[in-house]
Amino acid sequence: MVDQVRRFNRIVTERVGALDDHFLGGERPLGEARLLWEIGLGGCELRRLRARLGLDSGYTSRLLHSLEADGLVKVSAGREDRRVRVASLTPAGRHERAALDRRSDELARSLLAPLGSGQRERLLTAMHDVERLLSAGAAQITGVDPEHPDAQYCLSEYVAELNRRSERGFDPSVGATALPHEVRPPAGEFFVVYLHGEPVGCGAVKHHPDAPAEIKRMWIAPSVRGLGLGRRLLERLEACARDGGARIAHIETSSVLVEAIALYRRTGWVEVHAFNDEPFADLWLEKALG
Amino acid sequence: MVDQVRRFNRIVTERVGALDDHFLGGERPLGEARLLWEIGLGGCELRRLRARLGLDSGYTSRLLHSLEADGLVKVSAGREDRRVRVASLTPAGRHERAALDRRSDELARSLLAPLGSGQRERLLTAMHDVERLLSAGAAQITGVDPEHPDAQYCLSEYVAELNRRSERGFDPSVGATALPHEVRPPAGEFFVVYLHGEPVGCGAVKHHPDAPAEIKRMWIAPSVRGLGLGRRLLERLEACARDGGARIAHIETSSVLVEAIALYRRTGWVEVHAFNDEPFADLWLEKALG
DNA sequence: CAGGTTCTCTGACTAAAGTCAGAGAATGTC
DNA sequence: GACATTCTCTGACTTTAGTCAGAGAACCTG
Repeated sequence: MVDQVRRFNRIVTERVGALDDHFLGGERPLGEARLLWEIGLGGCELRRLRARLGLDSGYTSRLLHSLEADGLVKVSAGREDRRVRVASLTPAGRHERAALDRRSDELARSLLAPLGSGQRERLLTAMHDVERLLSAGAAQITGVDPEHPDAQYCLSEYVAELNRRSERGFDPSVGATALPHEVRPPAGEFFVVYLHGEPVGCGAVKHHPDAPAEIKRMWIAPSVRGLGLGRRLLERLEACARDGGARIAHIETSSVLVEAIALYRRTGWVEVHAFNDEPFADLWLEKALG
Repeated sequence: MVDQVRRFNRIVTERVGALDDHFLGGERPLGEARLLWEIGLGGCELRRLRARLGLDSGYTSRLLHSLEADGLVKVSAGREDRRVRVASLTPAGRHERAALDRRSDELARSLLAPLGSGQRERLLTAMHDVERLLSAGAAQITGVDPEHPDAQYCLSEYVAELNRRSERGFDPSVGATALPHEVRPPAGEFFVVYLHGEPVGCGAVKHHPDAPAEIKRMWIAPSVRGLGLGRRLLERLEACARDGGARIAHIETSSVLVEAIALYRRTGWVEVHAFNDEPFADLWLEKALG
C-alpha cells in the first residue's frame, strides 16, 4: 500500500512538480510567480498571502517590492484597519497573471496530449478521485459557535436538503430541537467540517446529565460525500458525547436520509423504540459509547 | 478537462510535493538528500547520477564532497574505466538513506491515515491509474538496430508470448520473416518503445518498392497494456511505412492476439485475403496510408 | 606515442530563497 | 492618555541551488 503511494508520489512530483516549476516560473522567479498568482484578481491582504504560502513577513515584503518595481502590483493600506496592507494587481500584473494561467493550461494539456481519448477519460476520472480523497485527508472538524455564519450556513443547507428529500416539510423549531444555547458549551457542542477553509458539514451534541446524549443536525455536503467525512464527524460527535459523561448516545432520524442511516448501522448503531416524539423522525437509534 | 488536471496538480503539489520536500529534506538539503537516495545501496556512476537528476557536473561533484565530508559516501574510480567515478554509500550513508526511506513511508502513511478502508482502496486504485497513465505520456518510441539487446529482448518476449498463447509453436525463422537486415534501414526499420528507460514494446516495418509495406513483430509488454502505447506505436509504424513510399500497409497476425486485433480494427485496418503463406497467421489485414 | 575524447574536478561566480532582530505605525484596552 | 498588541517594513545575514570556463587525468585511435 505504502509502496503504491510512494510510486505515485515519485511519478507525480517528477512529471507534474518539476514541469510545473519551469512552466510557471518562466521569466520570473518561482516565489514571485506564486505570489502574483495568489494575490488573485481581487487583491489580497498580506497576512493572508503569507499564511497561504507560508512565507516570512520580511521575505514577502521584499518579493512584493520587487513586483511593485516591475509595475505588476500595488500595495496599499487596508480601508478598515490601516495596519494590514492589501496587495492588488495592476493591469500589467493581471496581464502577467493571465500568462501564468495560460502556461498552467499548457502544462495540463501537455499531460493529456500523448493519450488517446479513452485513456484521457480514465486519467481524468482517476485524477478526480485522487484529488477528492487526498483533500479529504486535509479536512478539519472544529467546534464552532452554533450562531457562527458557517454553522448557520450548514444548518440552512441541512434543512433545505431535508425539505427537498421528504414530502412533509421539516421545521427545525418544532419537535426535538437543537437551539443555539442547547448545543453550545457547556450544554452541548456544535461542530463544523472544513475543507480548504469552506464549511462542508456539521453536527451537534446535546449533553443530558445522567441520560443519553443526543446527536443532532448531522449533515455532509453532497459534493463531498463518499470521502469518509461522515464517519470522521460521527466519531468526533461520539467522542464529544462520551467526554460529556454519557454512556449511551441517541439519534433520531428520517428514513429519507439513506446514506446517513447506512453509516449509523455500519458503525454500531442499533434501532430502538422511539425515545421522543420528533414529528419528522421515523427511525430512532442508540449506541453504547465504549 | 484542463481544469480537472489543474485542480489535480494544485492539490497534489500542495499535499505531496510540499510535504515531500520537508519530509525528505529533514536535516539535509534537498539536493544532497536526493543524491544520497539516488546513489542507492549498490553504488552508482556519477554520470548516471547526473543524467538521472539532471545536475551540472560541477554541482554534483560539490554535493558529493559535502556528503563525503559527512562520512556518508565514498567516491572511487571505476574499475573498468578509471575516468568514470563511482559513488557508494558507507554504512553511515546506508543508515541515513534508510531514515529517508522511513520518512517517505511516513509521508505515504500520513496520506492514507485519515481515510477509512473503503476510501483507501479507492485512493490506491486511482493513484495507480494516474501513475500508469502519466508515465505512459513519458514513453518514447525510437528507431533501434534490430540486433540491439533491447530489440532482442522485446523479440524474445514477443515469441514467448505467442508460444504461450497459441497451441502450435511459433518459429520466427519460418514463414514471413523479419530478419535483422530486412528491418534495418534502408530495407526497413525497427522500433522500441521505452518507458523510464526500459524497453516495453517493439514493432518493425519492411519496405517493399512499389508494393505494400509490411508491419511486423508488434508487441507491447503485458504490464503496460491499456495505456495507449500500442496505438502510438502503430501510428509510428504506419508513418514509417508511408515515409518509405508505401500507399498500403499489410499485417498478418494470429487470432490469439485479441488486443492487437481490436486495435487494428479500431484504427482503420480491414481484413483481406491472405497475401502470404505465413503458417502461423490466420488473419490478414490491410490499411490505405492517408 | 601524438592527438583527440571523455569524464570529473576546481575556482569563481550569480540568483533565489529564506531567517532574524529590531523599528515604526495603527489599533485596541484599561 | 499610557501601554500592550498587531501588522508590516528594513537591514543584515545565511544557505541552497545552480552556472560556466577551464584544468587534468584516463582512455581510445591511428
